[in-house]
Amino acid sequence: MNKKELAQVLKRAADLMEVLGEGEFRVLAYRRAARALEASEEPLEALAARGFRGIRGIGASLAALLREIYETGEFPYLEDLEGRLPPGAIELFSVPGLGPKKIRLLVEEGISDLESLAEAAAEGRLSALPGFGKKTEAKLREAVAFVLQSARRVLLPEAMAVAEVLREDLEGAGVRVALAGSLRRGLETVGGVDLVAEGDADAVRSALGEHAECQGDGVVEGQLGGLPVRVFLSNRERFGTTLVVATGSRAYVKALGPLPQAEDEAAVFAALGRDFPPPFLREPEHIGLAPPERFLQVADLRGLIHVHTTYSDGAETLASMAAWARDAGYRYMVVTDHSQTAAYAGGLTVADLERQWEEIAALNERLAPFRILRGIESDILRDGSLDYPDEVLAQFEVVIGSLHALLGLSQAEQTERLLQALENPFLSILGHPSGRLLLRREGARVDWDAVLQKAAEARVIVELNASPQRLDLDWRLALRYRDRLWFSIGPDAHTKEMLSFVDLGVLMANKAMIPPDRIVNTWESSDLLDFIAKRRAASA
DNA sequence: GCCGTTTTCGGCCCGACTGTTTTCAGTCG
Repeated sequence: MNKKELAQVLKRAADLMEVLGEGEFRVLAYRRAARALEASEEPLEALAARGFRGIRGIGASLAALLREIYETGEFPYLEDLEGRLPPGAIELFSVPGLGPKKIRLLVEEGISDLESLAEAAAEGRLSALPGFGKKTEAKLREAVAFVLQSARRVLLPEAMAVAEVLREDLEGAGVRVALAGSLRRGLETVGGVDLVAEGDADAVRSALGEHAECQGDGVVEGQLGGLPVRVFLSNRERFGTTLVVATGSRAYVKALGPLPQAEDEAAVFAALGRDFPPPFLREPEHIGLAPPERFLQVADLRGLIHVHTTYSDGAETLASMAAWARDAGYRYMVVTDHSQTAAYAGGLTVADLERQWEEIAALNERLAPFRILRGIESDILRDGSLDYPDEVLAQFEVVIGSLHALLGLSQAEQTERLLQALENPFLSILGHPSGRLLLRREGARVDWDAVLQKAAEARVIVELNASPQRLDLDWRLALRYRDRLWFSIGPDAHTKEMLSFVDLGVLMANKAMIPPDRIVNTWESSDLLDFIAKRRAASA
């Protein structure tokens, strides 16, 4: 457990307490304690070592609670709160536009899960409730439809975790097994886990028995971790063929024509007279495209771009993130905390920036030749401007500009906002361009061709945000602009664990078939700085 | 539940935005 997760647990408890109508200032205290935890610059181990005492916002009882959660990993009170809500009510938190207050009212009205919310919205019953009007009802109707439609899917890493458990079980039972389906292709969200197994149905069934009830012919179906699981049965002689079919995508396999029977995939493609296509290049969008000469590897990345620290809402200190990056073999790291408008995330004032720049200078002496570059993740404001005056912007070595608020603007307004931002000579990278949160919220409505064409002309780098819930820019758009744009892979890391998100970013870059030299992380920091300086000079 | 005194109770919070309101409550990042 890290600080962020521990804080999350407190926030969760606060939300539930509010729905249940527990003392409002106690709720406030939980939230404040969570914020205090996140804002603390000390590592979690140090805080735990002194029993979470002496932190402003965390008193005796919350300190005791935190000790218990930290030591046992359990929080019985939270379970108790969850138990006191009707089943399904917690899911209401996944609907954007619904917070504790509205959820409380809904639950009191007997609207206590997603299905009944969708029903009530469809029947026009919501707008009759106090605090709900026509617009709220219409927004919720759309939002709940999106959530319900997403409910049967999970993010790629979650599905991968489920699949690995299965794979181990099956291999432990002596069954030869391979991952298949959209999971193997590396789609950003996955509706189920598909595997191919060599063996008879009984062997697979008994190996799966612990997790799932299985039935079917030629395919064993079950459930694991809330996900549908399908195991396609094969034998040694046609294992490769089964794997190609089970991996898909359906359109891609269909375009291959009749498949020969073969023991492994390489032999299938060889018999078809084709080069072996990596699974991530088997989407409908890839049909008819020649694969690039070379794929990007994680080891090609020299720079880690887009990390947060305790200066804003990260859970780790600058020194700790930098040490990790250096030890992991990176040559430089671009630290990009939030800008001043993002007050909720502890956005940096100019005074904070000066403090951070001093620390960067000191760390750079100590860590050389490793380098920390002075960066910022600046909010793009409503009018498309960046969040500091030019004389401050000029002092950053790298400026990421991101949309965080006002994602609901009309397509015309949103497009204009982004085009305006791209005019700014200080904008180096357009961060998570759409602002989407997978399975939770659609991104901004934007004329992407207008924006990406302009980014290419203006030499603004476009981020492939590698956070599993963003994966934004979408690889399908990146694929279309792969030879026109420059890209950066950004883990958007708020903890050390999240630095490994770059693996997903590399996967998405490869799905988009981006030539490795168009990924600026593969450059030396001096080349990146030259690129940025040229853009600033050209616009001056 | 926490904090800080006007010191053992009384007030407590980040700011922008939206939609429902007719002066503000709720949500979000």
